[in-house]
Amino acid sequence: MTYSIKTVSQKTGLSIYTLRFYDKQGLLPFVSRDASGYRAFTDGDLQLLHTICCLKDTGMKIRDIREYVACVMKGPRSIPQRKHLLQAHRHAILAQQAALQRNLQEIDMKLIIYESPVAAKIVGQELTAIQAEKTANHLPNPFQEVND
Amino acid sequence: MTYSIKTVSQKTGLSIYTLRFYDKQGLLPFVSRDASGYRAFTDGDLQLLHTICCLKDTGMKIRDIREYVACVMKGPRSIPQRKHLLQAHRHAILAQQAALQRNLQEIDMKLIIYESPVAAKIVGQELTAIQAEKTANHLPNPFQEVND
DNA sequence: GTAAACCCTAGATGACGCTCTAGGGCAACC
DNA sequence: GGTTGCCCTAGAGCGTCATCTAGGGTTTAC
Repeated sequence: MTYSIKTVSQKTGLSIYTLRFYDKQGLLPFVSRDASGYRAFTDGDLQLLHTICCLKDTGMKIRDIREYVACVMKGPRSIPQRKHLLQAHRHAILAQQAALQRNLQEIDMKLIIYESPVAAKIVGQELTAIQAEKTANHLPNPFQEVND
Repeated sequence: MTYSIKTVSQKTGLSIYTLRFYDKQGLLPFVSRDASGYRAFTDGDLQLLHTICCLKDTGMKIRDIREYVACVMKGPRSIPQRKHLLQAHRHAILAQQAALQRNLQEIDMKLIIYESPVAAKIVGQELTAIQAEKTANHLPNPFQEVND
């Protein structure tokens, strides 16, 4: 059983364009062609493609995914290198998660203010303060006049 | 006290180019100019810039950050809209986190295999299986010959 | 045998977020 | 007043990823 590029597109959510682009970028060297030169994806190919999507969706660059895929093509003797690549990427993901968490907390703080009954008062005071800073430094006030 | 673009660059880690680019994109309408036309950042401006970085670093598009900043410029009466924008973005971040976590788990599974003492055996079997799929479908074998 | 619905490649185009260049002004110091 | 080191704008260029176009082959069904 093999799958056409259209079927794979539907199964993965990647567009046909993207699949062909990945192939052109050297991400799919394991996909064979049939007698007409059409790509024929096997189930094993789909699993590998899934791994590629995992890496891509966690921010790995195509260049680095290509390197990982090249390792896979080389067979078991590339395991140390694969391990090294994935461990480095794992650390990158952990850093991403930590940064996301920090930024989320700051955004949540903003939301808490906006949801507070005195939000308008707090925001108004901040606005006044930043405008005061400008005038204290003889700078033009870039804020529109607000009367509320 | 105000800060030059160079100082702000050093304080934030954003390049001078990026700061000017953000200004050009309408992200810094609150930054005043001094008598010479130079940008003069106040402490309040830096706080706002920090919020902008939070949004950018969590994947918000410049277009959407511009919209949020425009709200800030409008004062307290834009609070409902700001709340709406941030809540939508909050959900986007939560989705990102969930996806990241799922993908990390898959990568960790790969790493567990690679760190196992029978890694070579497992990987070799996977390779054999995917090659068998190809030949079963009369497809060329895209894998290099490996003898180890 | 022809129409419809696939598939292919090469290369252009686009979106996005910067980054850099060219040309020029301002401020301070020797 | 010249040099140094900032600052400015407009617009070109770039890296990355993805999408689309043009031109053409294949397969299936009528």
